[in-house]
Amino acid sequence: MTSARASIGNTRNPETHAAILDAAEALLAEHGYAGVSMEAVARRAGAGKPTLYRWWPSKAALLMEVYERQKSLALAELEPGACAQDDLTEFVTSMIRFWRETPAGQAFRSIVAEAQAEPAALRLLRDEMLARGRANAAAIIHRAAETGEIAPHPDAEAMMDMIFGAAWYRLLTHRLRGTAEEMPRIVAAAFAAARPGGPLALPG
Amino acid sequence: MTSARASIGNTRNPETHAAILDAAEALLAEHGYAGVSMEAVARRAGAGKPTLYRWWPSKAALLMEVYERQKSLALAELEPGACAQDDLTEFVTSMIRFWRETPAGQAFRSIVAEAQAEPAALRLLRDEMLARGRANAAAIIHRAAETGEIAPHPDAEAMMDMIFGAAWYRLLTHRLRGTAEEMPRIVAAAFAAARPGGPLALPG
DNA sequence: GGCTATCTATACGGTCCGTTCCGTAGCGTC
DNA sequence: GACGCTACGGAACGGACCGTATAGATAGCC
Repeated sequence: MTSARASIGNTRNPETHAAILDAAEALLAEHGYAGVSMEAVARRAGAGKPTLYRWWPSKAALLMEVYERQKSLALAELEPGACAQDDLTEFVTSMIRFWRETPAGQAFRSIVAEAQAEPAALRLLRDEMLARGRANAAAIIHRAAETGEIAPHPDAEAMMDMIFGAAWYRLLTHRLRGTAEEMPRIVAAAFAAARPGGPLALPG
Repeated sequence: MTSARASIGNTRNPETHAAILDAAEALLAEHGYAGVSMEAVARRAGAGKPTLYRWWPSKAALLMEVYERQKSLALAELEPGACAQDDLTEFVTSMIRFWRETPAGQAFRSIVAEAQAEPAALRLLRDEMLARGRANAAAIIHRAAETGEIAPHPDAEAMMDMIFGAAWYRLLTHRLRGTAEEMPRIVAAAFAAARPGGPLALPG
């Protein structure tokens, strides 16, 4: 774990980089959010605190990189299929399985918690992490509107708030079990409400 | 603020009680979650830390009492009306206005954050605070099912996850503006989906 | 060969944690 | 009126963590 790792010269040491992310991930998995301190990560990684602060300005930034690394390992890009509703269902259920089956769920919970204390973490969360997912989901919804699967002007914001909201709500209250099975009905509810004449079909 | 407050004998001093809650509330409003420490609350309240720990075993418990006190001041009990959907809409929008217009929103954000670090806080949040609101909402939904407003066996869990989830999601990402106006559509979407033949109408 | 950037290690002053002990004070009881 | 009980505030404790500063060793880059 520690194994005498030092500077390799003028360039960033990828082993140090990986060791720090590994340590953060392990602490997260073993002791949860409360177990992750910059101090503890440094200790476990056999790294110096200044090295952590050099590369990650805050705990939130570190947690976010842990999350993104997991994501790049575990989550494949989704191909658009015939039915937008199925695409969004797949998008959301695979996110939930990802939360359940990897340390990412714990990381995400921690980032949300951190965002309630640190305005910078909130901006990072909302404007960096979430923006991409929301853009993907919005694209799927707008595709559905174009093909006539739902009304031409759906309330995409409300649809996403319902769907992602339900997922967050269950993650943050530690009720993720069964959520992947529940989400298809919730996505279906959002789509049903967005059909012409439904409460999420906007005029104009 | 501090004014020489001491023991009043064998009994709990209500002034001390109030001063501590006031201090916590003020710190929450002024500096957010990060500004609330047991130490700072005690300092500001002119109280001793042992007094805090005597009455509140954790920061989460203290925050929760701040929340409940605000709630008892600001929120009236709702009378059941003719239409269950309107009742639930009113229930949820008044909760959101309460979050926006009082320090309670900040308190609630803090409790959720705390629950990601402390398992005890999570239990308190889920099994004490949320259980009541969910029971109220479930009662409204089941009333709707009995009157035929929706199908006889609605997926009440999914409906509540959608509705409360959307509210949480927007609170925790600091997007509460406009949420009270959005919620009627979301509640309507849940109810629409729970009508016979809809995706949230369960068989049996 | 000199410059530069990285890395570990250590130490610093600071805040907060949760607890302990102390002296003071008033309620309720005998 | 004396006494026990409990509440209160103050001070201090050891410990953890914060974020930063300094120093010295290493090795790539020009």
